[in-house]
Amino acid sequence: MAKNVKSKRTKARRLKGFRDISADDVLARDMMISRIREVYERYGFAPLETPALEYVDVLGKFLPEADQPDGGIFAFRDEDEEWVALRYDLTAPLSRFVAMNRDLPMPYRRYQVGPVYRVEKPGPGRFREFFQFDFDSVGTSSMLADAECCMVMCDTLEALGILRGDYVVRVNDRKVLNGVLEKVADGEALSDRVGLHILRSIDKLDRVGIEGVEQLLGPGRKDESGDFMSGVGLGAKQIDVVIRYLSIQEKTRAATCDALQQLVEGIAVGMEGVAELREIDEALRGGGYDEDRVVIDPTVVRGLAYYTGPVFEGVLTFDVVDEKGVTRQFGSVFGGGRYDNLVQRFTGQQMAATGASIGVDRLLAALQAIGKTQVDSAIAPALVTRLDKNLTAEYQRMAQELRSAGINTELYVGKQGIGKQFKYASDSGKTVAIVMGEDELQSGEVSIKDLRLGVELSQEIGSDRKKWLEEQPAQFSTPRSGLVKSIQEVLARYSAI
RNA sequence: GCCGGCGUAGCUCAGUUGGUUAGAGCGCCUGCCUGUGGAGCAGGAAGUCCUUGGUUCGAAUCCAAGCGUCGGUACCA
Repeated sequence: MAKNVKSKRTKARRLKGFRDISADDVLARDMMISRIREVYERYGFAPLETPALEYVDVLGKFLPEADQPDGGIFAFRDEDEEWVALRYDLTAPLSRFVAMNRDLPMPYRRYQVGPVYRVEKPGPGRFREFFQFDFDSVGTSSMLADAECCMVMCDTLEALGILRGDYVVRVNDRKVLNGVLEKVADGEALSDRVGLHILRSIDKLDRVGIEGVEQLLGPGRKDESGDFMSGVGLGAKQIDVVIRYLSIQEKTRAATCDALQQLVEGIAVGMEGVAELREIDEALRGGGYDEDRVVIDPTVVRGLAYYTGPVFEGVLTFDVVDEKGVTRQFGSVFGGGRYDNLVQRFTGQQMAATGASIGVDRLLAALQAIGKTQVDSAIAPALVTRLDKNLTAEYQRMAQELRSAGINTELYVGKQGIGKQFKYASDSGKTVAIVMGEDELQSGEVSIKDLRLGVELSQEIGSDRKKWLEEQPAQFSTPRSGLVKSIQEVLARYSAI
C-alpha cells in the first residue's frame, strides 16, 4: 500500500548537463556581467537581445537530406512541423538580426549576454546550458575593428581584477594558416579533410608538445593512457613546414610578422594574412597595447568553422591549486575572430563582421578561484522578528522604516517561535535581528541583537545556558525612535568598505 | 564517441565468505525551554540499497546490460 503511494511520487531530477545556481553564484555572476558590460559600453557597443529559440536553418544546423537536425543542438518540431532549436551561440542569431534589419547604421556594434545550449557530454566546467557574453562589430572589414576586439578583451579582464601579466591575448590569422596549408600542399591539392586534420594537430600543441604534433602529423600518436590517435600521414618535408611555422617565437609582433612572411612568401593568401596582422599590430600600438598584453601567436587556431581572417583568444596564464591540491589552469576564457560570410547566407551580399565571446562560467570559476568575487550572500542584513503576533502591524512599520532608510530588511513571515526565528536569522546569514515584545512596547524601546557577535560569543557559553539567556551579551536596547540609527551602527561594524 | 572510478537516508559514508527487521555521524522535526542561536538530554520522521534482467533456497552483496554521476580522451560551431 504505502509502497504503491510512494512509487507515484514524482522523482526530483534534473537534466544532465544543467545546473541550479544558488544565490552566491548568481550574485557573483551578475556582478561580473555588469563589469563586463561597462567595458563593452565604454567602446560604444549597445545591447541586443534575441530569442532563445530559432529556426534550425537560421542556426545553420541542418542536414539537407535527412529530415533531422544535425546533432549537438536541442531541437524539436513546432506546431507547423518546422524544426526549431535552442540557440547554441549568439553569433548566428546576430547574423539573422542584421539580415532582417538592413537599415542599421553600419558598422553595427552590439553586445549580448545570455544562456546558450549544446547537446554534448558534460565535463569539468562544461555544461549543456551555459552563459556567453559576446560583442561584435558588423559591417566593417577594417582591421581596426579586430584590433579593438583585442583591446576590449584586455580591458575586460583587467576590469575584473585580473592583473596585467596574468593574462595574454593571442592573435593569429586564418589566412596565414591557410597559407601554411598551401605551402604544405606544395602545389598539390590538399583535401579539406586533411587540412582540417592538420589544423587540429596544430591546435593541440600546448597539450601534446611539439613532438606530439609531429607524431600527429605523421604516423599518429599514442598518449599515456595507451589510446592511439591516427595521424595525418604527411611526409617529412611537409611536417617540417608546419614545425618551422610553429617554432616561430619572436620578441615583437612586428618580428613575428616578418618571420611569418618569410615562411609564406609567394603564397597570396598567406601574404594577405600577414598584412592583416601587421595592420592589427599597428592599431594596437596606436592604442598603447604592447606585447605584454597582446601577442601574435602562430599556434592559435580557434575552432574551424566560420572564421575567415584574424582570430584571437584571451588566455589566463596563472595556475590555481584547487581544494583537492590539484594544479589547474583555466586557459582560454575569451575567444573570437572575423567571420565575413555569416550574414551572406541570408542576404546574398557579403557582410564583414568580427567579434569575440566570453565563456562566462569559466571566467567566473577563475575569478572565484583567485578570490576576485566577494559578494555578500545575505541579501537582507536585517530581520524583524515577530515575538508577539499581535504586534505584527508594528513589526511591519519597523521593517518599512528600515527599508526606507535603504537597509534591506526581511520581516519574519514564518510561524515558528522566537527561538527558531533566531536560528533562521543566523542560518540565512542575517547580521542583525530586531525584537520587540510587550516589555519593549511598555518602555518604548526595541531590542537589537548583533547576530555575528552572538555567534562569536556563543563559542564560550559552556554549560551555563541559563546565564547566557539572562545576560544576552550580544543584545542591547535602544529607544524605538532610534531604531534606524542603531541598526546602521551595528551594520557599520561589519561593512566591508 | 571511446576508456575508467563511483551509485545504500537530505549530506558524508559503514554494511562481515551472499543469510532473518539495512546501520552510524551530521542535518531535519518535537519536547525539556511557548522571550532567544551554542551545548546537553529524551524522542521522532526520513530508504525502490540507481534500474532491469540473471545466478541462488536466499542478493545491498555475485554476473550482465542500461541509466546517472565524476574523471581521462575525442569533439568544441
